[in-house]
Amino acid sequence: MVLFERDNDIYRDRDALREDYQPEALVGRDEELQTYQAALQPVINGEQPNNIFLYGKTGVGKTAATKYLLAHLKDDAAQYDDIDLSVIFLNCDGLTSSYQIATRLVNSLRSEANQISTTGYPLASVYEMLWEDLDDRGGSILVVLDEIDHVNDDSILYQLPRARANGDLDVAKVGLIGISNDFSFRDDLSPKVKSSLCEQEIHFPAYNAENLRAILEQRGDVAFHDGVLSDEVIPLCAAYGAKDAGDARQSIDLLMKAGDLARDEETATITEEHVRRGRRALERGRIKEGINGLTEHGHLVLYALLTLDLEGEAPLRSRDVRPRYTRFAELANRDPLVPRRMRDHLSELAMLGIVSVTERNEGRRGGTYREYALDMDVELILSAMMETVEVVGVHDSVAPYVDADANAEPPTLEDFSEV
DNA sequence: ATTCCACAGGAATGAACGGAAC
DNA sequence: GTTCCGTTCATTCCTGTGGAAT
Repeated sequence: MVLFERDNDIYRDRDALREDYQPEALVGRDEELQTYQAALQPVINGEQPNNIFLYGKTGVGKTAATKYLLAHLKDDAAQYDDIDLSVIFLNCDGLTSSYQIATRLVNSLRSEANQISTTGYPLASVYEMLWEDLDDRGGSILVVLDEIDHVNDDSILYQLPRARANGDLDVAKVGLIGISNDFSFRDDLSPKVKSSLCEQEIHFPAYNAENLRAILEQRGDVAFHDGVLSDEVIPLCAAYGAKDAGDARQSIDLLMKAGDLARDEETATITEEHVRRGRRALERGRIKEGINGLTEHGHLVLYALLTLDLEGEAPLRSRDVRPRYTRFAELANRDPLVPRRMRDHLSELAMLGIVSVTERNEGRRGGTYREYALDMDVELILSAMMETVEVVGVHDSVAPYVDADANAEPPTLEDFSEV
C-alpha cells in the first residue's frame, strides 16, 4: 500500500513563498536600497563600518533588503584580500534585554562545543566574553540586530558601537545595524545611543497595494505553475495586505495558505474563495499564538470578557469586567489580581488584536476610561482557548456559554462548582 | 478659565525562580 | 549547599490627562 505519493501539484516551487526565500530582485525598494548600499560602502573600503538604523513597519522589506545587500557585500568583499568580513545576524524577537542579546552574540561567535548558558552570568562578564570573542574573530564584523524594538534596554546599543573607543576592542571593526518595526523606539533611545547608532538612518515606508501586487506576482510566477492563479487572487491578497499594514510577509503567507488549501482539495486553480478561507485560517493561527503566550490570569481575563460579550454586555470598561474576572479566578482557585494588574492584562489582549479598545472621556462627570470589546470571532477565540489553555475548572464553566443560545440564562455559581 | 472625574499608565519594589559560580 | 544574577509576574503608590461641568 502506498502511503505517500507526490502531489499532483499546482506548485512549481512552493519554497518561493517561504519566509527564507531570497528573491533575486527586490521589488519596489529601489530608493531605499540605494541609500543602504551607500551606507555599507565603507566596509568595502576597509574603513570602520557605519552604524545603520533601519525603521519601518513589519514586512516592508527591511530584513529582506539587509540579507540581500549583505549577501552581495560578502561576495564582493571576498575579492579583496585585505578585507575579512563577518556578518552576525540576530533576530531579537523573544529577547527582552541587552543581556540576552549579548549571550546570543557570544554563542554565535563560538563553536558548538563552547556555548554558554543564556542565564546566570553577571552582565559585565558576558560583555567581557563578547569583546574577547569579537577580537578573536577580528576583521570587519557587521552585527545585525533585527527587531531590536523588542528589547527594553539599550545598554548593548550603547556598548557595542563604543567598544572600540573604550579600549575593549583592539582589532575588530564592528558595525551595528539595527532594524526596528517601531518608529517610536528611535525616539526613546537615550541621546548618546541615538547619536552613534543613528548616524545613518533609512526609512522603509509601507507597501501600497500596487507594490504588493508586483511582489506577489514576482513570487507567484516562481511558486505556481502557469494558469493556477485565477485573476482575482493576487489583487485580493494585495488588497488585504495593503489594508492591514502594507505587509508583504503577511500577503505572501496568505497567498501560500490559499495555495495550500487549493492543493489539499486537489483543485486545479486557486480562487478568491481559497483566499478568504486562508485569511481566516491565518487569523486563527495568530490568535492561538497570542493566547498561548498569555498568563493564566490573562486567560481568565479573556474568559471574563468573552462571556460578558456573549451576554451582549460589550463594550465594557475594566471595572465592569472585574467582577466576572474575580469570579472566574476563584473558580480556578487563584487569588484575583489587583485592578491595576488586571488592566495590564486587558491592554495586552488589546495589543494582540484580540480585543478592541476605544478611549472615552465623559469629562468631569465620567472621567477618562477605555472600553473593551472582542475584536474577533468569538468562536475563533473559544476554539483557540480550548486547544491551548488549561485552566482548571474554568473551561467547564465557560462551556455552557458556548452551547447556550443567546437568550439563555447564564450559568450560576452552582453550575460551576462541580469541578 | 478653572475644576475635577475616573481612569490610564509610569515607577518603585518585591517574591519566586532558574541557572552559574563558589 | 549557598550566593549571586537576571527575568517575570505581581503589588503599591503615584502622576498624568481630556473634556464636561462649573
